[in-house]
Amino acid sequence: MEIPKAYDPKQAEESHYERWETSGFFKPEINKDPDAEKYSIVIPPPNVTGSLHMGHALQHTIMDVLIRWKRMQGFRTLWLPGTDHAGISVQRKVAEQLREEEGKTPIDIGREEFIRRAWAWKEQYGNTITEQMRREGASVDWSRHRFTMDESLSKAVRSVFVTLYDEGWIYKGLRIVNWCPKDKTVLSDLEVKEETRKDGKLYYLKYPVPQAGSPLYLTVATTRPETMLGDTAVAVNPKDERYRDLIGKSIVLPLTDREIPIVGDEYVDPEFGTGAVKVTPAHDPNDYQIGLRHDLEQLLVMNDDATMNAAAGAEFEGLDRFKAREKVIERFDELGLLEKIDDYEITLPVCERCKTVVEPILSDQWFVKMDEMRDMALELMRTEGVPHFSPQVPHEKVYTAWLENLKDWTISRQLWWGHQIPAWYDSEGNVFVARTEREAKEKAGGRELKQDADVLDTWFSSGLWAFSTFGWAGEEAGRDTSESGEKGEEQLTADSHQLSAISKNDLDSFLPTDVLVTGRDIIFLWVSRMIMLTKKFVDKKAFEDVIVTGTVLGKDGKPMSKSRKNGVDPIEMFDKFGVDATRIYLASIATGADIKWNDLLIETYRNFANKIWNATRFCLMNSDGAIIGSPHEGEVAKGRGGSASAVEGFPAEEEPPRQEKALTPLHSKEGSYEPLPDRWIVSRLNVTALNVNKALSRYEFHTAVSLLYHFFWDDFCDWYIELKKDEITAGDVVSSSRILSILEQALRLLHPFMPYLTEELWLKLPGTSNAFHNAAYADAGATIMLADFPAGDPTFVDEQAEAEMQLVIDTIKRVRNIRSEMNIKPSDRVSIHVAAAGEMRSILAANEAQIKKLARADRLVLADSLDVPKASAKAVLSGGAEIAVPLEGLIDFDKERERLQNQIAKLDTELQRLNGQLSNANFVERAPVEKVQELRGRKEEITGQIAALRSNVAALA
RNA sequence: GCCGUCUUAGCUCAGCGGUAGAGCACUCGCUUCACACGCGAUAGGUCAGAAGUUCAAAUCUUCUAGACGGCACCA
Repeated sequence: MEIPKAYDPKQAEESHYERWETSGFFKPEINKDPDAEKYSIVIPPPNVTGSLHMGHALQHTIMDVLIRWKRMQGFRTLWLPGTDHAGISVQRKVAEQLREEEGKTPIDIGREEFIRRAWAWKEQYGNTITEQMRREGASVDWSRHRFTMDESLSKAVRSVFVTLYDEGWIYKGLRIVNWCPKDKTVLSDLEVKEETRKDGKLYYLKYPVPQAGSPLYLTVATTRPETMLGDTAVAVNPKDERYRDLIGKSIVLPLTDREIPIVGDEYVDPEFGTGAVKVTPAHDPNDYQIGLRHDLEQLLVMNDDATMNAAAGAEFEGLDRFKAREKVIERFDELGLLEKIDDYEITLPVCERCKTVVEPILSDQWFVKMDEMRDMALELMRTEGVPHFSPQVPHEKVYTAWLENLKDWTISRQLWWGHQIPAWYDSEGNVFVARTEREAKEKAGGRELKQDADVLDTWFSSGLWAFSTFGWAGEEAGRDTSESGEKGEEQLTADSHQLSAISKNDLDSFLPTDVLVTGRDIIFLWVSRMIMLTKKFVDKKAFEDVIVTGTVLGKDGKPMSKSRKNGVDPIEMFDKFGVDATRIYLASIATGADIKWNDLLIETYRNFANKIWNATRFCLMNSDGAIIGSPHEGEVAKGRGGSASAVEGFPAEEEPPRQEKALTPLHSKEGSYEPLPDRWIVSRLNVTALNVNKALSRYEFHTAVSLLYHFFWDDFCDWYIELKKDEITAGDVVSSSRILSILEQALRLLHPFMPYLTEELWLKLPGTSNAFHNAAYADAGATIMLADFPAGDPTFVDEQAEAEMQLVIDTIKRVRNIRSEMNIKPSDRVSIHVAAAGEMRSILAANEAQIKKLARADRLVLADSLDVPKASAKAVLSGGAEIAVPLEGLIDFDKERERLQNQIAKLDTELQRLNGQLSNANFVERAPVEKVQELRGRKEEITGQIAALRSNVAALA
């Protein structure tokens, strides 16, 4: 078989995905076992405007590893993909396109046309990330792909809205909200970020007090002078003696013709600023509260684009807020009413997406009351510990702390792209909330109605994602909804997915999902809301576990972002190192902690992929006549028990060679007659499989990767292949069968992490077919992704073999060390003398050929005592046996002395520590007996080794 | 202000009560018939600092310093 010398990831990546997908391997229906347990994950929907970033790549890798692992174990697995409609982002992109291409605004073309274009935009550009997910190898069930604006999911949104409204959990009201003047929409608290500006100013404005007997002016401090045009009071603390007498009097508000009251309010901190606060109830949340307490007028002085309106006065009307600020200050200065301007470090609220300074403003919006749902979520955590966060600390604490302080959620958005709010108004402003316009009209007694112009926050529909994706559409499911909105019907159906009978049962089959994998940044925004809404509407947990991934940071240690230009494109990494290398690298850093990006580390795994490729290449070059799963020459392995006979469809007489779930038994436990390397590698493989399964079940992906890396590279390549090389190249079919069996199972263990490479190689192995599959996939085609995931069998963990092998390895390493330190040319053969008796001697004797090969020796002399010339380099094996390599003419006595002294020094350090501990009476009395015994044994051994090395040094003199 | 995380080899990170680990980089030696994306052999750390608990602390507790994250406040 011709196999290229180096692994070319591209070739493998292009060969398998389509076949996997079209063969239905990603669908839960591929599993034919009626009793199979389910395992499900729903993807956090990336937004349709997005493209793959490193955070996605990390999370998708984790999800795919889990899904592929469980699928191979025989679970009925579903990983459900989808995207969300990203209200503001899409709205902005479409508006931009409109402006650039036609010089028009959304208003120019109207709502209906705008929405039509938004759908067109989504069709054209919204698939970027789903295409990239195919490249990633993500084994998602594309037939169940969902979009938050699909018909069924839209029904769910309307249904939930109506129910919450009917039950009094949704209300509409005038509140101070976060307003983005650029996007011209309200934002929830979570969509507002803080930005610190060092160049802020605090302005001190003097307000004249006309009443007799008072000071002439009351000075207030403000960071937003322009809002003074909307002041309707000045507040002071009633306990503040400076101002107490002013309460009840009034000030004349400069630049306006208004006289406004001075009120006393405990909110005011006498220590801050001047101790007097201007009160602008329509433009500040705290002032709003003061306003309510004192029944103040709420005077709105800005338009929705943050320019001043008519109420601000003719002089200011039409000015942008920052221009108005300058002008207000200018005019105060002219009037002699500007006391001073201090430098002031200020934190400004900015729009998360466009960074525009958010304006707090009084506005009529829809809200969800969160208190009851919050209590449900807290109850779930308290009584059932759900969700279980991984890592638990600190996320569980942050999550509950956030819930405890939860405020009501603003859900209306002044956009066109999204789910239009299912509320209708009659000419008198009465509101009718219903699932459809027809229903609303019925409620309104047939009056003419107009639907609320706003849409719902994208996160409102995302909050239903856990169950709306499985076909839940509310009580209205199945009813005709063709008149439900203003969208054209063809648009809805064009993008809708017909829910099959199977997927309607999905809700029962797959909810709660087993795990949610997501980033820290959306625990509140999404995870918590999904938990609450799922509990409320389907009375189920949304998911059992939440894996919170760390953030992948740029090389500068800062989060990747376009503005910092420190981003790393996963696609570039795929091109440069291969998808598999990138995936297993990402899994290796999936500890939950943040991680700084480093290209060099992916190279490690690109090299690893190449190592796997070449190890397989070597095995295949020498595989004539080899049979995987056949431990003994000439004997076709019969499955021992279970799985062979459990598979239907194979005539008994043609039963193919196959393996059982436990790893291939290469020897019987009773008589360890098999060669040591074989017993040893079987033990290593089983230990690795056991630990990999354990690590994955604990979501310790980095541990699993490390175990596999070292098993494959160190145990399998560096030792097993090297030890068996001679037999294999000589055409020994038993040996090549064995090595292929080990390799085949190693590939299966690696498959969840490196799907393309392992599939590519596995299919090249002789005899691999669906015979290796879990019974649940008996009829599926040949693919490693449906082969059994090795569970590992503790009965094949062979401590005896591991200890024996350690002696062989130790011997080889000692000789190699001597060769290297003494500058012996690789081509020169040496003799090895070992003073060993009993079992140790027989172990070395049994592995003579291997020791000689790997230590590049032509003789191995085993005797009761060393009988070698003085010109020999010596060492001590663990266990105390002495070893010597005669080096006539080659030895440098000074160097040899130094080498021995170095070894003595190392051992001596340890000996002293041991002595310290063992001479401590407290330790001997109070530490566990086994521990004390262990140290005593260790001390004995080291003492022996030191003595031997010392006598070697003495012999050199 | 409140809550939390991090500080381990030159770099990026594991380990989280019982002899300090990995990859990369560094040093030395190798065209050894799978792989130079390789093979072999070394070197490199008072685990940020201080105090405490314990027979035993990188690991638990407290404090200090530095880096960072979240929340709240911000006239």
